[in-house]
Amino acid sequence: MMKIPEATIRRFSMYMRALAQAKEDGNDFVSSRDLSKRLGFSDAQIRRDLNYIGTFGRAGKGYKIDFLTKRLSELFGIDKKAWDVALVGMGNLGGALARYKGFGKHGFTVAAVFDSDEKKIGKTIDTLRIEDTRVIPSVIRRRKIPIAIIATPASSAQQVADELIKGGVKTILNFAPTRIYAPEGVRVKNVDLSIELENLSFYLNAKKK
Amino acid sequence: MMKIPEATIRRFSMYMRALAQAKEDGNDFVSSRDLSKRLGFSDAQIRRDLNYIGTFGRAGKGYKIDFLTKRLSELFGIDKKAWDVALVGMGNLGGALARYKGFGKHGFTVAAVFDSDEKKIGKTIDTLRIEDTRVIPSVIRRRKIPIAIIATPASSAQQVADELIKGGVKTILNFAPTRIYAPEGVRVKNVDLSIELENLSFYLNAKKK
DNA sequence: TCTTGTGAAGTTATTCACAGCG
DNA sequence: CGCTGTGAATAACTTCACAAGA
Repeated sequence: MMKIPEATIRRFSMYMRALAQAKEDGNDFVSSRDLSKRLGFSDAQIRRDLNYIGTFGRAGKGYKIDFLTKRLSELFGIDKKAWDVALVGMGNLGGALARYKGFGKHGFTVAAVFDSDEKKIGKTIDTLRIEDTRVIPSVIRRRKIPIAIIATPASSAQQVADELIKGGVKTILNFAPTRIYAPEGVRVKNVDLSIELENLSFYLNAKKK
Repeated sequence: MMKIPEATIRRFSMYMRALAQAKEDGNDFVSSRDLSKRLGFSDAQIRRDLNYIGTFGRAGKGYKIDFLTKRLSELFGIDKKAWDVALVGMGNLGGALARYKGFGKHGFTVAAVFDSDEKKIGKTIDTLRIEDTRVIPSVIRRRKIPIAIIATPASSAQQVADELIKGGVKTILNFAPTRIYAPEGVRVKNVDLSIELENLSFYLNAKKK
């Protein structure tokens, strides 16, 4: 199979959402045109994207929703079991993420939560015991958790990341407002909430001129 | 001035972070090479990006941090006053965002918060009174708030967006796990937390094969 | 000598446009 | 006829590589 472009991969998760929606609307098939309306990018692009993972559209009809959904789930590895996720930092944001129901719906289970604050350690959050950040490497290793979310202050994010990586984590979603350095083979995705806002304000400001 | 590519704009906020960092490290000038190390993209790219907003690097020396920072702040419209932001949905995530200190640091003020739950309306969150979602259009209009963050359940996100737009909001940062439709002239940026995770899991899964 | 600014080349992503299938 | 799959064209973005400034 041909290598799938990064840009396409970023869109795949959105396809899953749109497919679920189309299904709910009572359809068995969707055309690229239909998906285009739901997603906001061109039908040509959708056809090209979907072609990277096989050719199973039906001319004149579109794509079979069930089949396509299954194919995408396989690709993300969420067809068989949910991915375990570790969550570090039980402040405002961390707590919100721990309770966030969306993860479960999309193939992820928050399997362990950590904080360094003695007052929080041992408490539970939605039946999950908050563990000491000092045991991160051993817990991650023992339970083979491949994904972690960092929601600590910027000051401890790198240190936490190092511990996670020591335990064997392969991917990190970082909400701390700082860049994290990781060795080759560990993928880090940074989500900085104020950066998103700044981006928007650029366009807002440009318009005023 | 030449049109600035979208990709460049996405990087500008990161430049501001890196500049602040470089300044803290005690520098007055930074080279594209230095920024490159801090940010993880190439020095050539950095020079090209910065050229879109003027040519004020000094050969042999680099860019004057203060000057460049000022130039970027102007561009984002955060040099004079902070942007007012409205926040709708005071659930887990909304609450966390309302308390999030990062916004203030980067030129944004949470100026109004809304929820539709009677039990929450009238309560305060960090000195801010939670208002009824029914008054969204009037509050937005009266206080001329240009930016909104939606942190409601998916089911009410579109309706909330419509009210915000009715009030005159020009940009929306949407955390509800659903796509929002907005008329021409209103910019929506969707941040779907489980989409970010899914993306990561794609690479994780690919590696196993 | 160090580092910018920038043409030119290279790469990646998107759209066009249409033959061909059901 | 509607819609896919895909070459070919176009556009967007990134890197190369080097002349010239301090």
